[in-house]
Amino acid sequence: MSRTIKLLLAEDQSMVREALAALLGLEEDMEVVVQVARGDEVPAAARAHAVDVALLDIEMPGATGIEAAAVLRREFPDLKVVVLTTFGRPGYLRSAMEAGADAFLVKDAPAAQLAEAVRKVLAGERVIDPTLAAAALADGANPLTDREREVLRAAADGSTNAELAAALHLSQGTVRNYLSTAIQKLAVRNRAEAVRIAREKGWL
Amino acid sequence: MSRTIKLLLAEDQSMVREALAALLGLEEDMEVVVQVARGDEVPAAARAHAVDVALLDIEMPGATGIEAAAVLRREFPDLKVVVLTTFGRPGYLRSAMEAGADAFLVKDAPAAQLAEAVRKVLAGERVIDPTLAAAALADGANPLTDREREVLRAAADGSTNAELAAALHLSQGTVRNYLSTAIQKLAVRNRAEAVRIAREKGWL
DNA sequence: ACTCCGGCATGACAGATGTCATGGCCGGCA
DNA sequence: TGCCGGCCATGACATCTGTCATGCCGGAGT
Repeated sequence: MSRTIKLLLAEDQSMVREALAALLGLEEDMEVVVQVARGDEVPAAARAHAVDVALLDIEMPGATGIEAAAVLRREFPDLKVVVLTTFGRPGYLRSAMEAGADAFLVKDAPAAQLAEAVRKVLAGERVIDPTLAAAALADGANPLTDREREVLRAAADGSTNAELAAALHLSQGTVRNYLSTAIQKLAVRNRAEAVRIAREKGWL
Repeated sequence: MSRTIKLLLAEDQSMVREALAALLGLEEDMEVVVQVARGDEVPAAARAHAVDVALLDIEMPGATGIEAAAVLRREFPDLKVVVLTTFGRPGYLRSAMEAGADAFLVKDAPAAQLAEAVRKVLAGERVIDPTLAAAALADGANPLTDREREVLRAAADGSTNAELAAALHLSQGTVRNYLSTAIQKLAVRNRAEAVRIAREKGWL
């Protein structure tokens, strides 16, 4: 036994993706058998290639790595999923775990942890940054309702209330109410801060 | 002749940095002889190790890769500088060129372009993405004055006029005037949009 | 000497934003 | 059945934000 570990690698930045593949290629017992640059290409890639572990970046076009993880979890219950991200946001960790990820790594962790995490998840372990886990627990769950998140996300680019109302088919007053409640829940004083905090927490 | 090309690699995310080093290590004639994770550690690293080419990420703690490039250019006129970035912002390209960079690469370009760029700059060529160059020319120079940039940057986190005034030792009216002129120069309708556009262009 | 531009400021005004009270509708839950 | 929470809306109010006119100062360029 102990044949080569076959990996799927999903990451939108070519240079980073291929560099990670080169890094993993240095491991004697690992091989990246398929690479994709979009989240929505992950399921098809998993169907086309028998892989043991999927390494998924979060920020990708098409679908996030977390969404892709949820799909893989349903369709391939035995496939291990490692979520990899630039931003150590507590809310991301929480979402990734809820989507069924086996490991959660931030890109500023030492490179050695990547191969290590692959081996651990195959051994049935879960790998998460303890600091981030603590932060996720401390923050609690996302306090925003679907609508509040939707409005806040739409407001993030600097749209005015009138534009938001038109885009979301709501009245201006309703838009303002949602933003007002979001602002209060996040304990800030205006929409710009609300957007910033929600982003930092990974709640947006 | 044609001895090994010695490289300095500056990038704050360990995993990405070491992966890039692995990628470059696959090239027969190249070797990453020193890695740093902060912009302000670049000059010392260049002094301590005789390198032929410096690969600098832009977004780093301590100092940006562009600032580091300017320092290297002054102190080591023969050292070639390749600026590497996640964000293909026209303003970044302009600043990098003004700082004396020899090449400007975005991380979503194919990985092969990295080694290729290293060889080209050593041959005396300049390497820049033509699309990005066109965008930089089309955008023109940063239209914001120092003060406008400063106020806009400070306003980016959602601070109110009163807070900005206090932080920058200005009157509230002056803060509003600067923001107003910035908003007009960027042809947008509020500070949030101004921040977004300035960021996108690399003017912030 | 004159003009332009950037930095700094004030006051006045219109419009955008945030809060609050209030109420209707619906679905889930005790 | 009754209560609660999320969703949607209105109107009134206070405050914040963006614009404009205007003015002063100092440096750079003609």
